[in-house]
Amino acid sequence: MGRAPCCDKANVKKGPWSPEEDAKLKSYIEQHGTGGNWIALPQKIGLKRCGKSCRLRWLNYLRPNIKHGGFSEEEDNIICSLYISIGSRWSIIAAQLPGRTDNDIKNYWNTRLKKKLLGKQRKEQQARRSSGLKQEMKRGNGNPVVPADNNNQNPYWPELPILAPTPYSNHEPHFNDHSSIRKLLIKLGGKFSDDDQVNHNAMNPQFPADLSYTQQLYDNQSINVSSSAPMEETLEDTDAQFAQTQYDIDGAAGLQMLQGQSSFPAGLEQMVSSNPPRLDGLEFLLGDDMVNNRIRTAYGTESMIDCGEMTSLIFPPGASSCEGIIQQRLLQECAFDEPRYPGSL
DNA sequence: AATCATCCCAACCGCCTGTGT
DNA sequence: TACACAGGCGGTTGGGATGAT
Repeated sequence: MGRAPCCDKANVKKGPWSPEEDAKLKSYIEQHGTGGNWIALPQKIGLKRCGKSCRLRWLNYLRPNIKHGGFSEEEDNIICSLYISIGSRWSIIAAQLPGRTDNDIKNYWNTRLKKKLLGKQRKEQQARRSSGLKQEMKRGNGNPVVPADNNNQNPYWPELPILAPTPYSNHEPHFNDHSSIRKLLIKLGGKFSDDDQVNHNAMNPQFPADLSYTQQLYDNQSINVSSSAPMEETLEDTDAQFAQTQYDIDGAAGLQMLQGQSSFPAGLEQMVSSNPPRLDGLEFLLGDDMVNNRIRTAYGTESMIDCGEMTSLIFPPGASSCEGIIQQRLLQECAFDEPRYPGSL
């Protein structure tokens, strides 16, 4: 038995909304509100629409103060940095951009921002490649350098760093006690309540939107990287507890450091404190291995990557900003879709 | 002018989560 | 505790708009 439909599909109109439908919905909600029940709403006002469709229409189009198009550079930066931090959680990203809807941002990312970053990077790569070839020709053999290994999965951008996690070293984790975590949070401008819960509200909201801050932070701190897989599978209870604390801190710090001038709304803070930042969907940024596998120490326990390793994973050589990372990841993601390098045939 | 390709965005779909019973 | 239901979300798609040939 399948799931019950949310409405009678046969008696429901689909497709673009007419101005009359818009007017009906808008005037009703402005006068009466949604009544807390979207499913019942279309019947009340005589619309042959699914409740979900009404909700979407209101949220994405009819709601007051909605902005469409014309994303600013600053908004681009915020989207990029939040995408790095939390992935494709468009509703959360949208909450940071007043007047923007999750749908708008999602579309903007998929259709423009991604390509914009990709285009920039390709130009740079092309410039570097052609200058490299010229130099090679000058040196005398007259033959351009062609990757010898046709199985190379990334023949186009040989300079791209491998972002998959390197085998973990025997470094001691930097944050092996709560005081270390406190130090990090204090450094970040955080405060603690008595029960060691991070008080996100008290954290300094003045971090610059400047993306380089992200790198600064990674350069200075250890970061715990793990997937969203259940902790209990691999950890002792105490370890799991501690790891959860790290999750909370990383999530809060990660988001906090990426925000602009205003504080995150309470809902976001709650999300951060109760959910670790998921890496799902960030494969193209962090590498499949990083997302799909736990990073473990030689002892088989989940561990942290120290600042040097993390920096090299998150900010590989040549990636000077989050934009750089995204560009590089996008390029790797697209490498298989591209026609093969002519010389490698 | 006609055709084809690509871009863009509104809307849909189905899954997940939270809440009430 | 289990279930049903509505809301919310992210991924995907359909089709109009625009540009290229």
